[in-house]
Parts: sequence; structure tokens; C-alpha cells
Amino acid sequence: MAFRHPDRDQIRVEDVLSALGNGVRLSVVRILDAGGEHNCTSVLNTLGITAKSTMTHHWRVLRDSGVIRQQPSGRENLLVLRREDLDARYPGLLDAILSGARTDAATQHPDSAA
Amino acid sequence: MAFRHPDRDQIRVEDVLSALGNGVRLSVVRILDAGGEHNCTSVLNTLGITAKSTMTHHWRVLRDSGVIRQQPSGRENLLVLRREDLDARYPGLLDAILSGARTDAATQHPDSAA
DNA sequence: ACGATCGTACGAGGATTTACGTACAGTCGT
DNA sequence: ACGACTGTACGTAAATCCTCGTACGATCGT
Repeated sequence: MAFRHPDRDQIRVEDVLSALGNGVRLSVVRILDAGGEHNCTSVLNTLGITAKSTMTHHWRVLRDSGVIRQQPSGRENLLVLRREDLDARYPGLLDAILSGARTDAATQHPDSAA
Repeated sequence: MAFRHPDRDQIRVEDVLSALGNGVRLSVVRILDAGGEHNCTSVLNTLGITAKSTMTHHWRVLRDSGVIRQQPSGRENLLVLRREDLDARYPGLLDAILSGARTDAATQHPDSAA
């Protein structure tokens, strides 16, 4: 199963933004950015409960928009953030989004303040 | 007609991204960023043909996500990009998005190349 | 007061998105 | 070969989004 990934210069910022304008997918990117090797199940477990078929949909959106790369390996499907490509085409975008997501998380969970 | 705008610290990056993950709204932000005073009709004219009621929908999305501010003035509705708030909360995000949009535009319209 | 202008509100349609369960295709270990 | 495991494909249902036409409220100029 080989997936179709857009080339670096086929990536559209509009697609990246709409891909990341979704809580589940933004969380996925945060997980991938944190490092480590991930396959679909490991991300799914980190997120909590989500149907596998639902995640398949999100993988497609992230893949088609050029945010992640999906690499079949044995019976698994390795997931990697396309950081090099994104940084090359949209300098600073990914970092701004990721630190923005951290800002929001800090605002919402103000470290045990009710 | 006073509109409800989110406070700076109520803005969510996820909402900003999904607001800007749409061609029409991304174009609006590009127009506002270019400077000058704008009301709904002037933006609408710059964009070409779009029903006023359709734009009203986009204004709401942009307003609710904290991207623009809508300021009634006489019978007009002045539109301003909330750059200060966005830059304060998400440093570099807006600039990265705007220059990304310019990158895409340059890729798609390679200056009269068919 | 009157007509023109600005923009929203409402309602409708069609398309797209998100989510799920089920079924299936490939791979691994034994 | 067999069962366990990984992840996709497909169909479906609910929700949301995008667009438009029409109607309305408010303001301006005369």
C-alpha cells in the first residue's frame, strides 16, 4: 500500500491550515513533533479512544495536505511529520502553530487552578 | 449593531487555523493586511463577485475566531485585522501564514507561464 | 420624507466533514 | 497453515460548512 504524498512545492498553505484547524489532527502533530517513532495505533492510544477508521480519515487529510508522511513498514504504518518540507516552504509556520497550541493548552489547563 | 469579539486570551489557534483554512477568508486577510481602510463592500469588490450574505458568513467566522474586528461606523462596518492581538498571542503565526500565502500565489501564477 | 446604500438575519440547498461499525487485505509469529 | 495484529476501504449517519436569494433594519443625502 503506497500512499500518494504531495511534493514539497505542491503543498498549499490553505490545505495545511484547514488540516490543522481540527483538534484531533492538531494533537496528532503535537505528538509527532514530540519525537519518537509512531505508528497509527501508538498515536491512537496516546489520544485516548478513537476508532481506527476515524483515524484513517484523519491520516488522509494530514497526508494529502502534506503535513505528514505515511511509510508502510511490515504490517505497520510509520508516521512522520514532514518538518523539513514544511519549514522549507513555510518558514516558521509549523513552529508558530506548535507553540500556539502550547499557549492554548496552558491557558486552558492553568496548572491545577479551578 | 455591536458584535461579540473574543478577548485576546480567548483566541484558540485551532479556530484561527480553521478560519484561515479557506481560500476566501485567507484572501480577505491578505487584503486587510495590505493596508487601507476597508468595509465589507470594498473587500467584496476586491474579491470579485460574492454575495453579500455569503460574506456575512465569512465575517462571522473571522470575527468569532479572533482574526478580525468589525467596527460599525455610520452605515458601514469597518474591518480591521487584529494583528496586535494575534502577534501577542501567537508570535510569528500571522506573518508565516501571510508569506506562505504569497509563496503559494507565486507558485500558482508563475508570472505568465502556461 | 424619500430613495439609495450598507450590511445583517433568516431560510434553503447542496457539498463536505467527522464519526462509527464492519469487513477485508497484508504481515508476523509459531 | 493458523490466529493475532495493523491499518485501510466501504457504507452510513449526523453535523457542519458554503453559497445564495430574499427580506429587513439602520444610516445617509437631498
